[in-house]
Amino acid sequence: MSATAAAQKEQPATRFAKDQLKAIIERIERLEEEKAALVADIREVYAEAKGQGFDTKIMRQVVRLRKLDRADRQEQEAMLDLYLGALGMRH
Amino acid sequence: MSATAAAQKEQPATRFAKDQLKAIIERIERLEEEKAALVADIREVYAEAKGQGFDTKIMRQVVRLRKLDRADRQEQEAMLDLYLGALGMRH
Amino acid sequence: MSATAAAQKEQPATRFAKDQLKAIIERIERLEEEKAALVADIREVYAEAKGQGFDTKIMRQVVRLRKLDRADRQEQEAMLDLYLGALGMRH
Amino acid sequence: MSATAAAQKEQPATRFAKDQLKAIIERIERLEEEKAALVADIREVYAEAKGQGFDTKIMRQVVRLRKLDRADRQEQEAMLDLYLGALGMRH
DNA sequence: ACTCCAATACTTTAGC
DNA sequence: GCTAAAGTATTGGAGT
Repeated sequence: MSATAAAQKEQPATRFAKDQLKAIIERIERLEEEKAALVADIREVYAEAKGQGFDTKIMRQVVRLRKLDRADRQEQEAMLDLYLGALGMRH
Repeated sequence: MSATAAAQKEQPATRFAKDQLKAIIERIERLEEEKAALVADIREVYAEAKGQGFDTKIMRQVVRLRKLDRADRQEQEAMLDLYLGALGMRH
Repeated sequence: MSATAAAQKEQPATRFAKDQLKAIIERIERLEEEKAALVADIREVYAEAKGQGFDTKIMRQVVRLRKLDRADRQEQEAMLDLYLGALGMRH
Repeated sequence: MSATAAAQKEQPATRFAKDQLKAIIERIERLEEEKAALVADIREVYAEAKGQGFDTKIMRQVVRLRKLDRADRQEQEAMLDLYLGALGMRH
């Protein structure tokens, strides 16, 4: 069998993998699209707020800070878990 | 009126702005949450694919290239429209 | 003048740039070396501590958390600056 | 002895461990600081080079490649030593 | 020792 | 055009 023919008539396993890959890629692209839409929404909200006289720079900082606080709280919990675990305790 | 009293009994306009700002910030945070969920979903899809033997690095490149292609195509269409428009034609 | 000769006897400006680039690259490499040495030192300190019965996982978490706290404090200050700036005040 | 008193008057061994841990953590943090300073230095060198018209992206590639070369050379030397050692020779 | 996961550093893109 | 945020890739650490 020639190389060209081989390329035309792939192994079932390879074909399956190809289809599977295609499906996965398309699924990712759909998710990326949804994400892009959300990013656009967020941008729009900021723009509207700016139009109403709010300072977007400060707003972004506030959002960032509140997010950081949440992360910090989670870290503290993780720390507690770690300590309790080290002491042989579970909660 | 003392400064303290002023702080306790704000101007209606200020109060309104404050509530409005709060609403906007919370709306942004909700959108950010949804976005974070999507990012997590995408990461999970990649992780699954990796578990099935696919190379995620290459997959990411594929996704990026296809995105570029779409952008190019859109640009070309926009260019075509521009030219057709300049010639008084529509399609 | 042949191309080969030109390559051997470059323009002063080009030569200068080349020497300068060499110096910069070497400087970066020295800094990178120092950095690698520090990373090795840190790893060694953790290893020693482990040998004395300390839990490195917890230690790393502690270091991370303290770093996060510092970052948080800086963010708060930045926030304050931003607010004061927005109110036309400086400190 | 109540639990509270126990907490106030710890075992010598525990106290010692605590002080020791504190010392280790602080030592690590100092090393991390130095490391962060070096990272900042490196970034600054790149920034300066960029200001003088050098392409930082290419510079980074150069640094990376040279690092790889050094690693390769070390590997080859190690291999040579191994072979020579197997033949009962030293160099 | 080797694989998996986490973190850091680099790159690119978006906002101002 | 520059600064800052997001995404991506590489490195280092933990667990088996």
